[in-house]
Amino acid sequence: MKIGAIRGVKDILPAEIGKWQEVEFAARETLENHGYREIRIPVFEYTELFARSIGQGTDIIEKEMYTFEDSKGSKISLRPEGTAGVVRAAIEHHLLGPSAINKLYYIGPMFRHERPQKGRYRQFYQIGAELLGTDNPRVDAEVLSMLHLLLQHLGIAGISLELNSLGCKACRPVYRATLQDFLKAAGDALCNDCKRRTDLNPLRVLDCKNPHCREATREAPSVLASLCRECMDHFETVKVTLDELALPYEINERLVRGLDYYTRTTFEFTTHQLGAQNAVAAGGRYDGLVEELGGPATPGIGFALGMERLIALLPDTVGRRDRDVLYLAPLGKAAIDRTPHLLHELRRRGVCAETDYQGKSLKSQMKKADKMRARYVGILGDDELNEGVVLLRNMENKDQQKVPLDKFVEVISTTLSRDHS
RNA sequence: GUGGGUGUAGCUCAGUUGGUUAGAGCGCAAGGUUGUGGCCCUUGAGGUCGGGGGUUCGACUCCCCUCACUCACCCCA
Repeated sequence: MKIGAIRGVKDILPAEIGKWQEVEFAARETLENHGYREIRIPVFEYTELFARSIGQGTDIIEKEMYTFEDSKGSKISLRPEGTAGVVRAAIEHHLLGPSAINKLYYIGPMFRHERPQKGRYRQFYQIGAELLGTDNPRVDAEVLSMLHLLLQHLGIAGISLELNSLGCKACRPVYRATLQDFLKAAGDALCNDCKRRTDLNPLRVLDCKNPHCREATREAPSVLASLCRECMDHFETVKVTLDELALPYEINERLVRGLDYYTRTTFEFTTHQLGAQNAVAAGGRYDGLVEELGGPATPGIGFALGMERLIALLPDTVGRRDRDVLYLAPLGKAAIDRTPHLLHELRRRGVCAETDYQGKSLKSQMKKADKMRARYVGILGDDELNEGVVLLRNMENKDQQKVPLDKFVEVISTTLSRDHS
């Protein structure tokens, strides 16, 4: 019986790895230009960390985590998202202080046990950033403009930014109660899921796609109208800053994030090109989270970007960088015996050199060289050996010249670097 | 967890009302003069027709079960 990969995970093969590397490179560049530093944290944590940060009532905690017990009986989970771990690490290593601002980013796999579909995998990769230590609304705008810049650098089009504010611990509970009353009055007009949500997580009802629920909640009380003075001012400054940056956005009062820790600003970068999973990057402010996890009261904001989704949107031109390769074609045993040393010297000089030790015909080797898009082929047969040369063939213009064997490495390395410039 | 769609060669797919040796294109390999790639030609390798059971003289084809993939619900990046 053949063993295949686990359901919902996928192998990223060399054919598409260029895009991944390109995305990672662009992300590091953009994030670091904005003052973020990379942090690498474990892919598993105590289950309780996630339960406390993401929220007990959420699907992620209730049914989507890969949880197991280690040999001592501790409950451990593979991380379903990155924020909890980053905050935990920041607290643990005392990165947080009264006036410290931490800008951290991470790149890595997350795990959720969901039914796989387009743009949704059980192991999926996120690029995430967390900004801890300030609740200044201008940094909310900065996070958004940074994300915008990253998408732009990667040549991604057709993405819109949706924006909302969920209020703080002062005004959100008030709104929640008002909304709950409204939903209870709506009663049977709501789908079964939404009836359940009314008690558990009423805000999520606003996000339901069911047309009947949409209709029933058309007149629902507005989040934005119920914000307290401070939250209203905060949101206003975010918007004004975005306007000054000429960043287009749409207010979506139904934009409710799934994780409990979000406060105030929430946002999603969405597209219509991904089927049902339309969020490419999303996040928001979480001013209560650090304290909730046992750290000093510290506001924060962050986002996560789904790499598979982003890569699905990438133009085909991205990530196709070719190396200049030299293919060495030895003919006969004597030449093959010389090959390892020659290749080693070439590579020591930074030349991308390849061969096939199988002793195939020249024709066959030429085909192979052509297939790997070699720029040059070095032919080394008995004739060349006797003469002390390598026959260097330019695969583009078919020029061939004899190069003395002892000069070969030097000639080819300078030739390739010259071609390159 | 719930629905729909699809499983035939490495890839993309044909396969007629069930009928004997299951095909194509691409890819791969070897040739097409002596040591030279792309185009073209020839030949070749490669398939338990997802798996199991059933109906039948006979199943890739019909029925049941199962598994996988996929899309959607749900949820979310």
